[in-house]
Amino acid sequence: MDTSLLQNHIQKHINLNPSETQLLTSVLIQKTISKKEFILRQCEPCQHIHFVLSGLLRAYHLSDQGKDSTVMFATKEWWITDMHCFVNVLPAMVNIQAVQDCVLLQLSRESLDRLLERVPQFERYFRILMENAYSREQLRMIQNLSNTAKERYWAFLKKYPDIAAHVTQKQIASYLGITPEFLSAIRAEKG
Amino acid sequence: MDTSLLQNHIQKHINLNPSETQLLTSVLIQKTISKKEFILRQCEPCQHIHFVLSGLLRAYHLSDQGKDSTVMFATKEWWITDMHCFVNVLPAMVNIQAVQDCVLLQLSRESLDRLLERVPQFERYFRILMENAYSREQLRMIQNLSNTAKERYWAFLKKYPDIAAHVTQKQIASYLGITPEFLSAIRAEKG
DNA sequence: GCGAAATCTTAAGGTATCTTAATTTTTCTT
DNA sequence: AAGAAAAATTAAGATACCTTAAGATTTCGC
Repeated sequence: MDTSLLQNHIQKHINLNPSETQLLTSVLIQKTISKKEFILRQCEPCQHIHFVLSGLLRAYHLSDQGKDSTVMFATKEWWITDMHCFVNVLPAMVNIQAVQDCVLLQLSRESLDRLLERVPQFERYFRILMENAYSREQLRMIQNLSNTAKERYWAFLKKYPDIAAHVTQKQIASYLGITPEFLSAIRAEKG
Repeated sequence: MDTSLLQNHIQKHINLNPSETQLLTSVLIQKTISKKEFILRQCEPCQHIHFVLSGLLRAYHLSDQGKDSTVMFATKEWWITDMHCFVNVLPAMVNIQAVQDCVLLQLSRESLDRLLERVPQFERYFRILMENAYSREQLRMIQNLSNTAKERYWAFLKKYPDIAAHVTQKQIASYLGITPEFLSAIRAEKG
Protein backbone atom coordinates (compact mmCIF):
# COMPACT_ATOMS: atom_id res chain seq x y z
CA MET A 1 0.00 0.00 0.00
CA ASP A 2 1.47 3.34 -1.06
CA THR A 3 0.29 6.11 1.23
CA SER A 4 2.86 8.69 0.16
CA LEU A 5 0.37 10.72 -1.86
CA LEU A 6 -1.84 11.09 1.19
CA GLN A 7 1.13 11.79 3.44
CA ASN A 8 2.24 14.57 1.15
CA HIS A 9 -1.24 15.99 1.15
CA ILE A 10 -1.37 15.94 4.92
CA GLN A 11 2.10 17.43 5.35
CA LYS A 12 0.97 20.49 3.44
CA HIS A 13 -1.12 21.36 6.47
CA ILE A 14 0.32 19.65 9.55
CA ASN A 15 3.47 17.83 10.65
CA LEU A 16 3.16 14.27 11.83
CA ASN A 17 5.84 12.29 13.62
CA PRO A 18 6.56 8.72 12.50
CA SER A 19 4.36 7.10 15.13
CA GLU A 20 1.42 9.31 14.20
CA THR A 21 1.93 8.51 10.55
CA GLN A 22 2.09 4.86 11.48
CA LEU A 23 -1.18 5.12 13.39
CA LEU A 24 -2.82 6.62 10.30
CA THR A 25 -1.54 4.07 7.84
CA SER A 26 -2.50 1.23 10.16
CA VAL A 27 -6.20 2.06 9.83
CA LEU A 28 -6.30 2.79 6.10
CA ILE A 29 -7.48 0.15 3.70
CA GLN A 30 -6.45 0.29 0.09
CA LYS A 31 -9.19 -0.52 -2.40
CA THR A 32 -8.89 -1.07 -6.11
CA ILE A 33 -12.15 -0.61 -7.93
CA SER A 34 -13.11 -0.89 -11.54
CA LYS A 35 -14.90 1.60 -13.72
CA LYS A 36 -18.66 1.60 -13.00
CA GLU A 37 -18.25 -0.04 -9.61
CA PHE A 38 -19.98 1.62 -6.65
CA ILE A 39 -18.34 2.44 -3.35
CA LEU A 40 -21.58 3.79 -1.89
CA ARG A 41 -25.22 3.36 -2.82
CA GLN A 42 -28.11 5.60 -1.94
CA CYS A 43 -30.05 4.53 1.17
CA GLU A 44 -27.23 2.37 2.47
CA PRO A 45 -25.19 3.35 5.54
CA CYS A 46 -22.29 5.68 4.79
CA GLN A 47 -19.45 4.42 6.92
CA HIS A 48 -16.33 5.49 5.04
CA ILE A 49 -14.50 8.43 3.63
CA HIS A 50 -12.18 7.81 0.69
CA PHE A 51 -8.96 9.44 -0.46
CA VAL A 52 -8.36 9.08 -4.18
CA LEU A 53 -4.88 7.84 -5.16
CA SER A 54 -5.78 7.51 -8.81
CA GLY A 55 -8.82 7.47 -11.04
CA LEU A 56 -12.01 9.48 -10.98
CA LEU A 57 -15.33 9.13 -9.15
CA ARG A 58 -18.74 10.74 -9.29
CA ALA A 59 -21.21 11.28 -6.45
CA TYR A 60 -24.79 11.70 -7.63
CA HIS A 61 -28.28 11.74 -6.24
CA LEU A 62 -31.21 10.03 -7.91
CA SER A 63 -34.54 11.66 -7.07
CA ASP A 64 -37.82 9.79 -6.73
CA GLN A 65 -38.62 10.87 -10.28
CA GLY A 66 -35.33 9.40 -11.47
CA LYS A 67 -33.54 12.71 -11.99
CA ASP A 68 -29.76 12.37 -11.78
CA SER A 69 -27.94 15.24 -10.00
CA THR A 70 -24.17 15.22 -9.67
CA VAL A 71 -23.00 16.43 -6.29
CA MET A 72 -19.27 16.22 -6.97
CA PHE A 73 -16.50 14.59 -8.91
CA ALA A 74 -13.37 13.45 -7.11
CA THR A 75 -10.02 12.97 -8.74
CA LYS A 76 -6.48 12.31 -7.50
CA GLU A 77 -5.83 13.74 -4.02
CA TRP A 78 -9.47 14.47 -3.24
CA TRP A 79 -11.45 13.07 -0.33
CA ILE A 80 -14.95 11.88 -1.12
CA THR A 81 -17.97 10.67 0.82
CA ASP A 82 -21.59 11.64 1.41
CA MET A 83 -20.59 14.15 4.07
CA HIS A 84 -24.09 14.85 5.31
CA CYS A 85 -24.74 11.19 5.99
CA PHE A 86 -21.20 10.36 7.11
CA VAL A 87 -21.34 13.13 9.71
CA ASN A 88 -24.88 12.61 10.89
CA VAL A 89 -24.90 8.81 10.66
CA LEU A 90 -27.75 8.67 8.17
CA PRO A 91 -28.46 6.48 5.15
CA ALA A 92 -26.66 7.83 2.09
CA MET A 93 -28.38 10.34 -0.17
CA VAL A 94 -25.93 9.77 -2.98
CA ASN A 95 -24.37 7.03 -5.05
CA ILE A 96 -20.62 7.15 -5.50
CA GLN A 97 -19.45 5.37 -8.62
CA ALA A 98 -16.09 5.02 -10.32
CA VAL A 99 -15.95 6.87 -13.64
CA GLN A 100 -12.57 5.25 -14.29
CA ASP A 101 -10.65 2.47 -12.57
CA CYS A 102 -9.58 3.80 -9.17
CA VAL A 103 -7.23 3.15 -6.33
CA LEU A 104 -8.54 4.50 -3.02
CA LEU A 105 -7.58 4.67 0.61
CA GLN A 106 -10.60 3.96 2.74
CA LEU A 107 -11.05 5.29 6.27
CA SER A 108 -13.97 4.27 8.46
CA ARG A 109 -15.96 6.64 10.66
CA GLU A 110 -14.75 4.81 13.77
CA SER A 111 -11.12 4.88 12.70
CA LEU A 112 -11.37 8.55 11.87
CA ASP A 113 -12.93 9.30 15.26
CA ARG A 114 -10.16 7.40 17.03
CA LEU A 115 -7.54 9.16 14.96
CA LEU A 116 -9.01 12.56 15.81
CA GLU A 117 -8.98 11.69 19.50
CA ARG A 118 -5.45 10.36 19.62
CA VAL A 119 -3.78 12.84 17.27
CA PRO A 120 -5.23 16.32 17.79
CA GLN A 121 -3.24 17.47 14.75
CA PHE A 122 -5.73 15.62 12.60
CA GLU A 123 -8.45 17.92 13.87
CA ARG A 124 -6.56 20.73 12.20
CA TYR A 125 -6.10 18.82 8.97
CA PHE A 126 -9.79 17.96 8.70
CA ARG A 127 -10.84 21.40 9.85
CA ILE A 128 -8.91 22.84 6.91
CA LEU A 129 -10.35 20.26 4.51
CA MET A 130 -13.88 21.04 5.68
CA GLU A 131 -13.29 24.80 5.44
CA ASN A 132 -12.19 24.35 1.86
CA ALA A 133 -15.03 22.03 1.02
CA TYR A 134 -17.57 24.38 2.55
CA SER A 135 -16.21 27.45 0.86
CA ARG A 136 -16.11 25.62 -2.48
CA GLU A 137 -19.77 24.63 -2.10
CA GLN A 138 -20.71 28.17 -1.12
CA LEU A 139 -18.99 29.47 -4.24
CA ARG A 140 -20.74 26.90 -6.41
CA MET A 141 -24.07 27.88 -4.87
CA ILE A 142 -23.52 31.55 -5.66
CA GLN A 143 -22.62 30.68 -9.22
CA ASN A 144 -25.57 28.36 -9.66
CA LEU A 145 -27.94 31.00 -8.37
CA SER A 146 -26.58 33.90 -10.36
CA ASN A 147 -25.38 32.47 -13.69
CA THR A 148 -27.09 30.91 -16.69
CA ALA A 149 -26.47 27.30 -17.72
CA LYS A 150 -24.24 28.50 -20.55
CA GLU A 151 -22.05 30.54 -18.22
CA ARG A 152 -21.86 27.68 -15.75
CA TYR A 153 -20.79 25.29 -18.50
CA TRP A 154 -17.86 27.42 -19.68
CA ALA A 155 -16.83 28.11 -16.09
CA PHE A 156 -16.85 24.39 -15.36
CA LEU A 157 -14.61 23.63 -18.35
CA LYS A 158 -12.21 26.31 -17.23
CA LYS A 159 -12.16 25.32 -13.56
CA TYR A 160 -11.99 21.55 -14.03
CA PRO A 161 -10.48 20.86 -17.46
CA ASP A 162 -9.05 17.52 -16.38
CA ILE A 163 -12.39 16.32 -15.05
CA ALA A 164 -14.28 17.65 -18.07
CA ALA A 165 -11.96 15.68 -20.31
CA HIS A 166 -12.79 12.37 -18.66
CA VAL A 167 -16.51 12.45 -17.95
CA THR A 168 -19.42 12.28 -20.37
CA GLN A 169 -21.47 15.30 -21.30
CA LYS A 170 -24.42 13.65 -19.68
CA GLN A 171 -22.49 13.73 -16.42
CA ILE A 172 -21.45 17.35 -16.89
CA ALA A 173 -25.07 18.26 -17.61
CA SER A 174 -26.07 16.48 -14.41
CA TYR A 175 -23.48 18.52 -12.47
CA LEU A 176 -24.76 21.76 -14.00
CA GLY A 177 -28.38 20.87 -13.32
CA ILE A 178 -29.49 20.77 -16.96
CA THR A 179 -30.45 18.07 -19.46
CA PRO A 180 -27.88 16.53 -21.84
CA GLU A 181 -30.00 17.77 -24.76
CA PHE A 182 -29.78 21.33 -23.56
CA LEU A 183 -26.04 21.05 -22.96
CA SER A 184 -25.73 19.83 -26.50
CA ALA A 185 -27.55 22.92 -27.71
CA ILE A 186 -25.25 25.16 -25.67
CA ARG A 187 -22.19 23.52 -27.20
CA ALA A 188 -23.58 23.81 -30.73
CA GLU A 189 -24.13 27.54 -30.29
CA LYS A 190 -20.54 28.67 -30.40
CA GLY A 191 -18.18 25.66 -30.45
CA MET B 1 -20.48 41.41 27.21
CA ASP B 2 -22.49 38.23 27.64
CA THR B 3 -20.71 35.30 26.06
CA SER B 4 -22.76 32.57 27.74
CA LEU B 5 -24.72 31.73 24.60
CA LEU B 6 -21.48 31.08 22.72
CA GLN B 7 -19.99 29.18 25.65
CA ASN B 8 -23.01 26.90 25.74
CA HIS B 9 -22.72 26.35 22.03
CA ILE B 10 -19.07 25.45 22.36
CA GLN B 11 -19.58 23.18 25.36
CA LYS B 12 -21.89 21.03 23.26
CA HIS B 13 -18.81 19.90 21.36
CA ILE B 14 -15.73 20.39 23.54
CA ASN B 15 -14.81 21.11 27.16
CA LEU B 16 -12.83 24.22 27.91
CA ASN B 17 -11.15 25.02 31.19
CA PRO B 18 -11.55 28.52 32.68
CA SER B 19 -8.29 29.86 31.27
CA GLU B 20 -9.16 28.67 27.76
CA THR B 21 -12.58 30.25 28.07
CA GLN B 22 -10.90 33.41 29.26
CA LEU B 23 -8.57 33.40 26.27
CA LEU B 24 -11.57 33.15 23.97
CA THR B 25 -13.60 35.91 25.58
CA SER B 26 -10.57 38.18 25.65
CA VAL B 27 -10.43 38.30 21.85
CA LEU B 28 -14.16 38.60 21.14
CA ILE B 29 -15.67 41.96 20.42
CA GLN B 30 -19.35 42.52 20.97
CA LYS B 31 -21.07 44.54 18.26
CA THR B 32 -24.55 45.95 18.27
CA ILE B 33 -25.82 46.73 14.82
CA SER B 34 -29.06 48.13 13.55
CA LYS B 35 -31.39 46.77 10.94
CA LYS B 36 -30.04 47.40 7.42
CA GLU B 37 -26.49 47.97 8.63
CA PHE B 38 -23.73 46.03 6.87
CA ILE B 39 -21.03 44.03 8.62
CA LEU B 40 -19.38 43.11 5.32
CA ARG B 41 -19.53 44.59 1.85
CA GLN B 42 -18.69 42.88 -1.42
CA CYS B 43 -15.11 43.53 -2.66
CA GLU B 44 -13.88 44.58 0.77
CA PRO B 45 -11.51 42.42 2.81
CA CYS B 46 -13.26 39.78 4.90
CA GLN B 47 -11.45 39.77 8.21
CA HIS B 48 -14.02 38.55 10.70
CA ILE B 49 -16.35 35.75 11.55
CA HIS B 50 -19.43 36.58 13.59
CA PHE B 51 -21.45 34.64 16.13
CA VAL B 52 -25.06 35.80 16.38
CA LEU B 53 -26.30 36.45 19.92
CA SER B 54 -29.59 37.90 18.73
CA GLY B 55 -31.19 39.20 15.55
CA LEU B 56 -31.03 38.00 11.99
CA LEU B 57 -28.62 38.60 9.10
CA ARG B 58 -28.52 37.88 5.40
CA ALA B 59 -25.47 37.18 3.21
CA TYR B 60 -26.08 37.90 -0.47
CA HIS B 61 -24.14 38.27 -3.66
CA LEU B 62 -24.85 40.97 -6.23
CA SER B 63 -23.84 39.95 -9.74
CA ASP B 64 -22.52 42.36 -12.37
CA GLN B 65 -26.02 42.45 -13.82
CA GLY B 66 -27.41 43.40 -10.43
CA LYS B 67 -28.95 40.02 -9.62
CA ASP B 68 -29.33 39.44 -5.88
CA SER B 69 -28.59 35.88 -4.67
CA THR B 70 -28.91 34.99 -1.01
CA VAL B 71 -26.15 32.71 0.19
CA MET B 72 -27.40 32.25 3.73
CA PHE B 73 -29.39 33.66 6.59
CA ALA B 74 -27.96 33.58 10.11
CA THR B 75 -29.99 33.69 13.25
CA LYS B 76 -29.27 33.20 16.97
CA GLU B 77 -26.36 30.82 17.61
CA TRP B 78 -25.16 30.74 14.01
CA TRP B 79 -21.72 31.73 12.80
CA ILE B 80 -21.60 33.83 9.67
CA THR B 81 -18.92 35.15 7.32
CA ASP B 82 -17.95 34.90 3.66
CA MET B 83 -16.14 31.63 4.29
CA HIS B 84 -14.49 31.44 0.88
CA CYS B 85 -12.90 34.83 1.28
CA PHE B 86 -12.26 34.54 5.01
CA VAL B 87 -10.36 31.30 4.45
CA ASN B 88 -8.49 32.26 1.33
CA VAL B 89 -7.87 35.91 2.28
CA LEU B 90 -9.72 37.30 -0.72
CA PRO B 91 -12.02 40.29 -1.17
CA ALA B 92 -15.57 39.43 -0.15
CA MET B 93 -18.00 38.03 -2.70
CA VAL B 94 -20.99 38.77 -0.53
CA ASN B 95 -22.64 41.52 1.45
CA ILE B 96 -23.74 40.68 4.96
CA GLN B 97 -26.55 42.89 6.18
CA ALA B 98 -28.70 42.92 9.30
CA VAL B 99 -32.31 42.01 8.58
CA GLN B 100 -33.15 42.96 12.16
CA ASP B 101 -31.21 44.70 14.92
CA CYS B 102 -28.45 42.32 15.99
CA VAL B 103 -25.98 41.67 18.74
CA LEU B 104 -22.89 39.84 17.51
CA LEU B 105 -19.61 38.51 18.81
CA GLN B 106 -16.88 39.33 16.34
CA LEU B 107 -13.73 37.27 15.96
CA SER B 108 -10.89 38.31 13.67
CA ARG B 109 -8.97 35.96 11.41
CA GLU B 110 -5.79 36.60 13.39
CA SER B 111 -7.45 36.00 16.73
CA LEU B 112 -9.01 32.82 15.46
CA ASP B 113 -5.66 31.59 14.14
CA ARG B 114 -4.02 32.30 17.48
CA LEU B 115 -6.86 30.60 19.32
CA LEU B 116 -6.53 27.52 17.14
CA GLU B 117 -2.81 27.37 17.80
CA ARG B 118 -3.02 27.81 21.54
CA VAL B 119 -6.10 25.72 22.25
CA PRO B 120 -6.12 22.63 20.02
CA GLN B 121 -9.63 21.90 21.29
CA PHE B 122 -10.86 24.74 19.11
CA GLU B 123 -9.68 22.85 16.07
CA ARG B 124 -12.23 20.21 16.96
CA TYR B 125 -14.98 22.75 17.53
CA PHE B 126 -14.42 24.44 14.20
CA ARG B 127 -13.90 21.14 12.42
CA ILE B 128 -17.36 20.12 13.55
CA LEU B 129 -18.83 23.49 12.58
CA MET B 130 -17.30 23.23 9.12
CA GLU B 131 -18.46 19.64 8.68
CA ASN B 132 -21.98 20.73 9.46
CA ALA B 133 -21.78 23.77 7.23
CA TYR B 134 -20.38 21.73 4.35
CA SER B 135 -22.93 18.97 4.68
CA ARG B 136 -25.74 21.53 4.86
CA GLU B 137 -24.52 23.18 1.66
CA GLN B 138 -24.20 19.82 -0.06
CA LEU B 139 -27.78 19.01 0.90
CA ARG B 140 -28.98 22.39 -0.36
CA MET B 141 -27.14 21.81 -3.64
CA ILE B 142 -28.82 18.44 -4.16
CA GLN B 143 -32.20 19.98 -3.46
CA ASN B 144 -31.58 22.92 -5.75
CA LEU B 145 -30.50 20.63 -8.56
CA SER B 146 -33.30 18.12 -8.23
CA ASN B 147 -36.38 20.05 -7.09
CA THR B 148 -38.60 22.68 -8.68
CA ALA B 149 -38.90 26.19 -7.26
CA LYS B 150 -42.27 25.31 -5.76
CA GLU B 151 -40.87 22.30 -3.93
CA ARG B 152 -37.90 24.32 -2.72
CA TYR B 153 -40.20 27.03 -1.38
CA TRP B 154 -42.30 24.69 0.74
CA ALA B 155 -39.19 22.87 1.94
CA PHE B 156 -37.68 26.19 2.99
CA LEU B 157 -40.77 27.16 4.99
CA LYS B 158 -40.70 23.82 6.72
CA LYS B 159 -36.97 23.81 7.45
CA TYR B 160 -36.62 27.43 8.54
CA PRO B 161 -40.02 28.63 9.76
CA ASP B 162 -38.50 31.18 12.13
CA ILE B 163 -36.38 32.71 9.38
CA ALA B 164 -39.24 32.65 6.88
CA ALA B 165 -41.36 34.57 9.36
CA HIS B 166 -38.89 37.44 9.59
CA VAL B 167 -37.58 38.03 6.10
CA THR B 168 -39.35 39.45 3.06
CA GLN B 169 -40.57 37.30 0.21
CA LYS B 170 -38.13 39.09 -2.00
CA GLN B 171 -35.35 37.74 0.21
CA ILE B 172 -36.80 34.23 0.22
CA ALA B 173 -37.05 34.36 -3.56
CA SER B 174 -33.42 35.43 -3.70
CA TYR B 175 -32.47 32.44 -1.51
CA LEU B 176 -34.41 30.08 -3.75
CA GLY B 177 -32.93 31.55 -6.92
CA ILE B 178 -36.21 32.82 -8.39
CA THR B 179 -37.84 36.22 -8.87
CA PRO B 180 -40.25 37.69 -6.30
CA GLU B 181 -42.95 37.73 -8.99
CA PHE B 182 -42.60 34.03 -9.56
CA LEU B 183 -42.62 33.31 -5.83
CA SER B 184 -45.82 35.31 -5.62
CA ALA B 185 -47.34 33.10 -8.32
CA ILE B 186 -46.27 29.96 -6.44
CA ARG B 187 -47.90 31.23 -3.27
CA ALA B 188 -51.12 32.18 -5.07
CA GLU B 189 -51.41 28.66 -6.49
CA LYS B 190 -52.36 26.83 -3.35
CA GLY B 191 -52.05 29.11 -0.31
C1' DG C 1 -50.10 59.77 11.68
C1' DC C 2 -48.88 61.04 6.93
C1' DG C 3 -46.51 60.82 2.83
C1' DA C 4 -42.92 58.28 0.56
C1' DA C 5 -40.77 54.18 -0.39
C1' DA C 6 -40.56 49.45 -0.57
C1' DT C 7 -42.91 45.20 -1.10
C1' DC C 8 -46.32 42.23 -2.92
C1' DT C 9 -49.55 40.93 -6.45
C1' DT C 10 -51.37 40.28 -11.04
C1' DA C 11 -51.07 39.71 -15.80
C1' DA C 12 -49.18 39.55 -20.60
C1' DG C 13 -45.66 38.33 -23.43
C1' DG C 14 -40.89 36.45 -23.74
C1' DT C 15 -36.88 33.26 -22.96
C1' DA C 16 -34.45 29.45 -20.96
C1' DT C 17 -34.76 25.05 -20.32
C1' DC C 18 -37.33 20.47 -20.66
C1' DT C 19 -39.63 16.47 -22.94
C1' DT C 20 -40.01 13.33 -26.38
C1' DA C 21 -38.44 11.00 -30.14
C1' DA C 22 -35.74 9.97 -34.09
C1' DT C 23 -30.91 9.83 -36.00
C1' DT C 24 -26.02 9.70 -35.77
C1' DT C 25 -21.86 8.83 -33.41
C1' DT C 26 -19.11 6.72 -30.02
C1' DT C 27 -18.02 3.23 -26.78
C1' DC C 28 -18.34 -1.38 -24.99
C1' DT C 29 -18.59 -6.41 -25.35
C1' DT C 30 -17.23 -10.39 -27.23
C1' DA D 1 -14.06 -6.50 -36.25
C1' DA D 2 -19.19 -6.87 -35.65
C1' DG D 3 -23.02 -6.17 -33.10
C1' DA D 4 -25.05 -4.14 -29.08
C1' DA D 5 -25.40 -0.51 -25.93
C1' DA D 6 -24.71 4.05 -24.53
C1' DA D 7 -23.97 8.77 -25.63
C1' DA D 8 -24.52 12.83 -28.36
C1' DT D 9 -27.12 15.51 -31.64
C1' DT D 10 -31.13 17.60 -33.68
C1' DA D 11 -35.59 19.35 -33.77
C1' DA D 12 -40.52 20.30 -32.46
C1' DG D 13 -43.59 21.27 -29.08
C1' DA D 14 -44.25 22.05 -23.98
C1' DT D 15 -43.40 24.26 -19.47
C1' DA D 16 -40.99 26.68 -15.83
C1' DC D 17 -39.48 30.73 -14.95
C1' DC D 18 -38.37 35.73 -16.32
C1' DT D 19 -39.31 40.61 -17.74
C1' DT D 20 -41.92 44.49 -17.72
C1' DA D 21 -45.33 47.26 -16.05
C1' DA D 22 -49.20 48.65 -13.44
C1' DG D 23 -51.89 48.61 -9.27
C1' DA D 24 -52.60 47.28 -4.30
C1' DT D 25 -50.65 46.75 0.17
C1' DT D 26 -47.45 47.20 3.72
C1' DT D 27 -43.61 49.40 5.93
C1' DC D 28 -40.63 53.29 6.95
C1' DG D 29 -38.98 57.98 7.93
C1' DC D 30 -40.09 61.96 10.02
